[in-house]
Amino acid sequence: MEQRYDPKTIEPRWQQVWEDTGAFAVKEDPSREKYYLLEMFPYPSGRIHIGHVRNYTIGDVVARYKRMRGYNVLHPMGWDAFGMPAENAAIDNNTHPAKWTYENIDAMRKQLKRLGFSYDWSREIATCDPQYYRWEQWLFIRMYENGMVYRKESYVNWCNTCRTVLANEQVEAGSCWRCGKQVKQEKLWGWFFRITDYAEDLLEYCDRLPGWPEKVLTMQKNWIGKSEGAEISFPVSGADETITVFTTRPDTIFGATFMVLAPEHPLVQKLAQGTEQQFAVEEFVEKMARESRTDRLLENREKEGVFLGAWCINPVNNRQIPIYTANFALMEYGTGAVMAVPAHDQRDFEFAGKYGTDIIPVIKPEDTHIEDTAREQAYTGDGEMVNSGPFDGLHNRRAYEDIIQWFENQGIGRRAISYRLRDWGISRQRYWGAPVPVVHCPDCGTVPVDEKDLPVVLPEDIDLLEGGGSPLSSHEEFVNATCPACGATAKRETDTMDTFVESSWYFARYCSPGYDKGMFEPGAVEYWMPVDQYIGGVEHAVMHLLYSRYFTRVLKDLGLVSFKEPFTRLLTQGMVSKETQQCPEHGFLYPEETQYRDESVFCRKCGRPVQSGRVEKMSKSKKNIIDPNELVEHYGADTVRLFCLFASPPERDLEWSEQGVEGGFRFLNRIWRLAGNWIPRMENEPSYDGAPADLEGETRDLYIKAHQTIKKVTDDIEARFHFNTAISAVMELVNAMYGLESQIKPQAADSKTAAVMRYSLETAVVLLAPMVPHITEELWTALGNKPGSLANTQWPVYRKDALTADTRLIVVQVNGKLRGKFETEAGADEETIKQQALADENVTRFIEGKEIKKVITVKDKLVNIVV
RNA sequence: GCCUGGGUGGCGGAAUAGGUAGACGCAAGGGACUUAAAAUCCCUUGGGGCAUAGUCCCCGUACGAGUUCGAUUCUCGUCCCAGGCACCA
Repeated sequence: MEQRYDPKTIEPRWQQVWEDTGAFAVKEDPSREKYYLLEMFPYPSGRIHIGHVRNYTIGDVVARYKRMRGYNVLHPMGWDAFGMPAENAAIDNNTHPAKWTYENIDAMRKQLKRLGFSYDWSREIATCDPQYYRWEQWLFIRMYENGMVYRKESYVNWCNTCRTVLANEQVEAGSCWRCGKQVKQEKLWGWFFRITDYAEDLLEYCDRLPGWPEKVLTMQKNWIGKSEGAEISFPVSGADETITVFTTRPDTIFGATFMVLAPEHPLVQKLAQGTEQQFAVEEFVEKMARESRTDRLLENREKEGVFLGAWCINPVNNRQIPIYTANFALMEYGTGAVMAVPAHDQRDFEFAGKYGTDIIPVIKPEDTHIEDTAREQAYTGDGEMVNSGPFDGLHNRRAYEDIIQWFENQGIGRRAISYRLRDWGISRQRYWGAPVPVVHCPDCGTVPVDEKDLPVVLPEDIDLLEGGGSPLSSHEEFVNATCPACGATAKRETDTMDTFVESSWYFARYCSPGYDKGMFEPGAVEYWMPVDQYIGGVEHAVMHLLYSRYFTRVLKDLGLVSFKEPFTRLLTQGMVSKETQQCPEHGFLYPEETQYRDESVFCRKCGRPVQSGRVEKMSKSKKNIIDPNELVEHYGADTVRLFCLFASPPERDLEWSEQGVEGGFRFLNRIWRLAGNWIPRMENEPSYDGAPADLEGETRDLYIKAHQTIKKVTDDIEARFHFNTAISAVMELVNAMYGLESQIKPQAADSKTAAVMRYSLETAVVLLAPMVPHITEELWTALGNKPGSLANTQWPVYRKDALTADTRLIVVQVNGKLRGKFETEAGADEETIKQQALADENVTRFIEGKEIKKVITVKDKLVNIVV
């Protein structure tokens, strides 16, 4: 064993051993219990950042821990390789997205290997590989055949200058991020997955995922957004049209005094036609179309609308009510039409105030006068029905049911359930994605590609368009096809799929990554799936995780798998964030693009002062990323891993700071030196494994400490993945070993002491093995074990009889304030400790001359005297 | 705006079932060793108070109320921060 701890020589050596022996490659083995541990795979942006390191270190600790517990652990890694950044980078650097992507993958794989993660690299996948997306296309066809996919028109952000669709992220203050021109809402045909068919099931199972964080399930439930109510038809006055609304408050229908349609509602322009409002309506609809979806939905918008010049009839009282279109009505939700009840809905109330429509209260709170209802604001609570014809006098909850019944009898409405969840639009007008495997035939319409012609491969010779528009449509060879049904000349679909599609089933592909007869080999997928523990950023709490749950249901319903939930347990790791730096001229800046001068920061390119922005999650687009390379170079992988784990518990957000990395390195050095000091003395000394009763003094205390540490570390990992406290426990054990060393030098140690020391040192090494695998493997070998065997060594077990000391510290409070403490025998009865507490000198000062009202005692813990 | 979290020393954090607030580490200060530096080791370290310097007292877990013998922990309200909001992944 070297004198000095030198990660630069140790780490590559063990990484080589793991690689050469295929230490983490696994195969299905029905005789062993499996454990599938998965971290969310990265987008190959080029460099891993510290957020990845945190995520993958957490996962690696669990994988290594489970391996030591005897499980057959599947721990794969791959690349979520399609997406916009590759296209943007390709345009900027005049290269090809594929080239850019695969180079990034190579660079990042190298970085991951340097960190010593225990992946089964033989299972690596990249979603841009035709052998991967081939099966995605195959599944698309199966879904198409089963009516799970359809085409429809929907609104998108459109930049007319760049002739392309823009992601919300690419719209900056209503303008295109590249050319700066105003963005418009355009209707576009696209493909949709019927995820709404699964809304109820996805919602129901939110209560059957005990291994998921409550907050994620709550977010998913809210995203699905089930609401129960009724659909009601309102006939339009003087026209052969009806407007159907969805409402959760059918009990307030007598108070409906106007109608609001979403600007995109098909009846808006139709009804305004020929009225004096026609021009105003057209102008308003046009204005709404100019607003990007983000702006319209997200900001605290003033309610705005315009009268259509048309009326409809409230079917319950035949009252004529005006029809408006307004910005707060959304075509995507419900039916795109809202019956407005200003007396009992705050949004409607504000709109009514602004446009002067009637406000009629129909529910009266108890003990109030009807005139006082809905004066200042809408009344949304319960009460007695008024102004509601036959329902007057009933409680509104009761009337709710009666009114729906009445609608159904009259044929004007019915009970209905509405979800906020919308169908999943998967069409992207981009190049770098999996092509939708469909052909448009002038005679047969849309026809799926024949299975034997899969994959529909992305052509490599393309001209990317500035702005990221779809270059496939101008690639003649790709577009021109023959109809699989009739053989006529046809056009190939040029949309590619949302990259969320790839990430919705990759976890199953890892089970048999090279399988070429289907999406996955049935035996393998049934052995490994579902994922036992999934780990990833909390930012994926809704979309990715919900899409994956949906996809797994589709796979099950198509008979491809037997389970419908993909992830048994989920750990959502908090984000690593950092302050952004922004130049007024050049936008976001990397640290190396800035310059320090006179205690301020300036842009290197233009010299303007840089504004420090908000603290945000690390992302390449914000340029606030930390590259772990330098840290690994300086301290080694083990220190970086240790620090990421020690800095905070995994679920917590972490604002990046390097303060403390040094401490991790120092700690590893401390163990290294301790081992160096003692190993010569322990050479022929077996590890102590007897009862603590046969030991005494400091040796006994240390032995107990070692067992306590095993319990603490095991509990911290098992129950809540709190590696930070696990590490501090091992630090305390190491401190205790140093404490003993200061009393007894290695050369002078008797046999029992050396044996206990060996036990403690081995314990510390084994407990740290999942977290810092290189140094521990080295020390394990130095301690006389078979080289490379630590990764598969049994996790230690603690002795129950070595867990507790026999004295307890009792805390004494007077009126809940700490006034004293004393040691007493464990299990001392309450009366004894009470007497002892009352005798305490400091305590007597506080109770002297006062009446003792009550004494609360908690066994082995505390006495509280109330005076 | 809506949904979901979070807020504890100079910093990261600990307190796992309502019972000693600040474990462990970083930073800082002081000391030892050294010709010197690095490394290492030891001590101090939330704020304030004191004729008694203590096993001392007061305040303190974003802010304001409440429940309780006792609240960082439970309840209500307020402020601030972060994530998501459907074409970033």
